[in-house]
Amino acid sequence: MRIGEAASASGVSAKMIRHYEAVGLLPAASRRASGYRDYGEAEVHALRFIRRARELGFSLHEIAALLALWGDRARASAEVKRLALAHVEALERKARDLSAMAATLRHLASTCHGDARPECPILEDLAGEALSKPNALGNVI
Amino acid sequence: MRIGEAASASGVSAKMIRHYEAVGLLPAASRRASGYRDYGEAEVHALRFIRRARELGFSLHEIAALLALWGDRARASAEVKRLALAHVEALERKARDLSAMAATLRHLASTCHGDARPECPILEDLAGEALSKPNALGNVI
DNA sequence: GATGGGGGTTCCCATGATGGGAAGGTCAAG
DNA sequence: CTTGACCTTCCCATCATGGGAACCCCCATC
Repeated sequence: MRIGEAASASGVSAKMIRHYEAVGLLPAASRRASGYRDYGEAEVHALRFIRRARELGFSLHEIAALLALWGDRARASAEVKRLALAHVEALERKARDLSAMAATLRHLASTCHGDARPECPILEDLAGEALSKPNALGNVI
Repeated sequence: MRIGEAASASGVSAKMIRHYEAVGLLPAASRRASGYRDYGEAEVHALRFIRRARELGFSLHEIAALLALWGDRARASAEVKRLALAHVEALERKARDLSAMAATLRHLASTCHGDARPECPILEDLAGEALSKPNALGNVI
């Protein structure tokens, strides 16, 4: 199987397959006489593994560790679980941060008339001027 | 005020102040005879504006638009509100995506014993083998 | 056999925000 | 006059991904 076929079979672009090889996430593919990379089912399987892990937000660095564990028959599932839960924590932290930003900004936007007038509490907050106005009730609730 | 003082006064690193100037987010700072950049209160004010906007997750591109509106006395607050709410939508979408990843992975991890045995539903899911086992109830929830 | 098209190959560059670090200039205090 | 803290510019790295150029390979069709 050439790289394009492996790409459509795995859902990973040919560009990324070469990249994963270049950064050492995958071993160098075997080559045909023409110089073309040649792939089999095992490689496609690994590529699907990588794609699924990426969908779950794992970094390539983390995926390298997961791939090593995947290929290690003597692995302890505790190690995999540890990696997964550490990643879950990171994801939840980022999600909370984004939600907090969204909530702050949504509140700020709710105090803005949003009409043709120039007065805008959003800009006032960004400029740090909110407290200088007597009618301001507070920066961020 | 030299760049280091402007940095500590604004909370933006000197490195980033130069960067913001280089990418056109800020006008070129005036220079002393020595070549050092020179800053006043107005510049520090703009830097604080940028920092606050970054804390709220705005991209530098979006901040450029906000800065332009900030400096435009004839602006309509509707435009600012529109930008802010579009950004809120994007933040909420990202937060939802991350939460979904975290939930999927947390569920997956909950089905993993996490002991010394090699059996690991997390790796099985990543490898796309979940459905091949008769005791698997489903891929994701 | 020549040609065309749809593969493949490598290499460079770009994204976005941030930082590290090197090589060298400036300034104030000792 | 030296020392040390500060500044300057420039290059490189991060992380995952893609665009594109220049060139090679293979197969089918005329």
